[in-house]
Amino acid sequence: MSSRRATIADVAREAGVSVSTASVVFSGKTPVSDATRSRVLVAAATLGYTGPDPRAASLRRGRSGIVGVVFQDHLSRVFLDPVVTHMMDGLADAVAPLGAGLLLLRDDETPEGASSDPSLTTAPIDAAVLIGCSGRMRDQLAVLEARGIPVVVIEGDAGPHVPRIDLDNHEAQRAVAQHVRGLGHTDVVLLTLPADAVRTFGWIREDREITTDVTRVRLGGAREVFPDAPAFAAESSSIDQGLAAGRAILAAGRPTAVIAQSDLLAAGMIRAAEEAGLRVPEDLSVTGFDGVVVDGLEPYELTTVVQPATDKGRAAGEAVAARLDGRDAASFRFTCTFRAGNTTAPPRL
Amino acid sequence: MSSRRATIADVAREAGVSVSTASVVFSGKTPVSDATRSRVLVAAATLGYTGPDPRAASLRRGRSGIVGVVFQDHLSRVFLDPVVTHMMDGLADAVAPLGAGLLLLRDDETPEGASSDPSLTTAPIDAAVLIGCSGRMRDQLAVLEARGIPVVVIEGDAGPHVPRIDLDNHEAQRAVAQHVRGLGHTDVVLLTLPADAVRTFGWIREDREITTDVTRVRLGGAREVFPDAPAFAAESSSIDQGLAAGRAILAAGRPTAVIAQSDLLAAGMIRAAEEAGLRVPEDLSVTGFDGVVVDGLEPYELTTVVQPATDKGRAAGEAVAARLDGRDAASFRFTCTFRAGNTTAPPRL
DNA sequence: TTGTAGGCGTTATCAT
DNA sequence: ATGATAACGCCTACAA
Repeated sequence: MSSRRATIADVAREAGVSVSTASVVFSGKTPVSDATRSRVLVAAATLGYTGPDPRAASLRRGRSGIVGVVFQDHLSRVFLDPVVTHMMDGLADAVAPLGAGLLLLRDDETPEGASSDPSLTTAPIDAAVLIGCSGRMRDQLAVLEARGIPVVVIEGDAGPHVPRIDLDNHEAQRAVAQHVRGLGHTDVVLLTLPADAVRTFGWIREDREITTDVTRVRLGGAREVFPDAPAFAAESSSIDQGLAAGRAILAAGRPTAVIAQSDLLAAGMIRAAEEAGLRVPEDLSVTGFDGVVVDGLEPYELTTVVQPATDKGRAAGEAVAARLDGRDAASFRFTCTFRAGNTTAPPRL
Repeated sequence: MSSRRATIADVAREAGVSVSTASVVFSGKTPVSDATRSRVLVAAATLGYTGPDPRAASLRRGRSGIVGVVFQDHLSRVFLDPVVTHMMDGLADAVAPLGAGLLLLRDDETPEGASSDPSLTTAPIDAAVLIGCSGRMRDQLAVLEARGIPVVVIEGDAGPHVPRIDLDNHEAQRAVAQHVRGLGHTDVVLLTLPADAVRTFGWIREDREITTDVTRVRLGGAREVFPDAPAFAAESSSIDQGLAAGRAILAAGRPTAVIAQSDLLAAGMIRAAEEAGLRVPEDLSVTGFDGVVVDGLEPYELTTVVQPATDKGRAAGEAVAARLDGRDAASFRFTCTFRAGNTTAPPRL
């Protein structure tokens, strides 16, 4: 019972071998005779040595085995979105073979520039995945680049040289809109994700700039089909927000279809319609986006486009793996799949 | 443009000061004259030095600034539960002042014993928070203890010496049951969380052992008031599961009240009741557990007990902080608060 | 306030 | 198959 933890040197001494041999027993980098191996293992057991200290190993190797995941928002809000959840799962899968764990980093930079401690600048990460998009992302990229840390961006405004995982948001949303128009709808309202960092709830005026990439791009896709459709922005992607927005939309008029930018919003919209005595899809068609399982939406099955959320995460993980391998990772653009449900139908005459 | 990254020694040389001075400029541990400081900073800038290498720093300090969070389940499933989400938020808050980040660790140990790489045994963590409860948790505890890593357990079966964050599940559930009985109900069904690792969906037979702690304890609380109430186990805590279970329950009989072990299950139960033409609370009273915001449940407001999920996470974080500080952390037991909603009423005569 | 020196625990290289 | 040795980059007594 020494006060100090045993080190590999202690183990080597106890086993009567050299440190390098002991080290090799644990890393398996070089063949070792069975006899010596077991001697070392026994020595380790007696000394209560549980393996190399990861800190020392990572200094020596120049690798920590940790991948940072940087969010632009509070963790609680971020994980409420099933798309994010699935992405994380894919990401975790893809980095697992690397022997890497995921370090959650939220962007807490105080406005003053005095960053709080656990930040991008000091975390022992081998690579980083930036998720979402905000003004600060450029700064974050700069910091990471200066540190020489490989970065992959998921659906965000990366610079050149930075591999990004993207989605065909424009095309997918246009496809949905075309489906709706194909059914005969002309009186359509667009229900969008937050339009900017302020997250203003309400009708989007034409002079208002939409700074959130996803929102702007999906809106563009829908407007290609319905150039004049009014758009209403929610504060976040949730059923309750969809419900609130839905009430406001129905209070202002009676469109025959609502194209929502997320499944959760669409679910809320449906509920608002029911509340107003409208039947879906007979009186109102509603479409979603994402293709996530909306808990509690039964018996409806949303007409939506399915985005490969898990695959997006996995692709990001693979891109990270590639960059850590010295290869350079290509950007990748995923494609959504249209899925017809029972929430759209021709408008009533 | 040297091929090697600049180190603090390079910066010191460039600035014409000693390494220790340069080091101090970055750590701020000791006062430095303004003149020297700026010389060092300038030197760092010219050399593209962005601060001490975290790996080296952590070896030297014996700290990595990382707290591991160990889940018993797939990440995607885990984060679907709002309670977990909030806990994570509290946890993140509480460890932030430590300058620590959160490393996601899922328990991936292959059954064969050949653990996959990114594991508890090799992660450079200063402390760990174990969440939930499973058989493997004991092993995990053993590993971490052997490594000398402080552990805090949230709602799980920890050994002695391990601080745990707990909830008064028994008392809280009993309080709910008493409320229900106070309204006059006698024909009650209990709708529970999964009863064991197999997650069997269906009526819980009396000879079946309930291995999941939370489920067993809450059930015990309810049974103290309704000793003979039948119990039906869901596969997971979700609205859809509540709906499915609710259908099964109503197909088997017409209780006047259902006591659910989570708000999500309760929400599904309500939906099942509506579907069956029952009004809540007139024809059927329903109670929940957790006090989370159930997206899309409007206009209902669940009668439930509110658990301080965020506080639980925060407490765990503070316990971690304490143990890293050398103090020892006390276990803590949180109390739920009863909250009357509009989903319970006296039974109809 | 600034400098000197030693070591944190490992692993990679090279020789044996 | 095994061993000696030199980094990895930093921090912190301690001394000046």
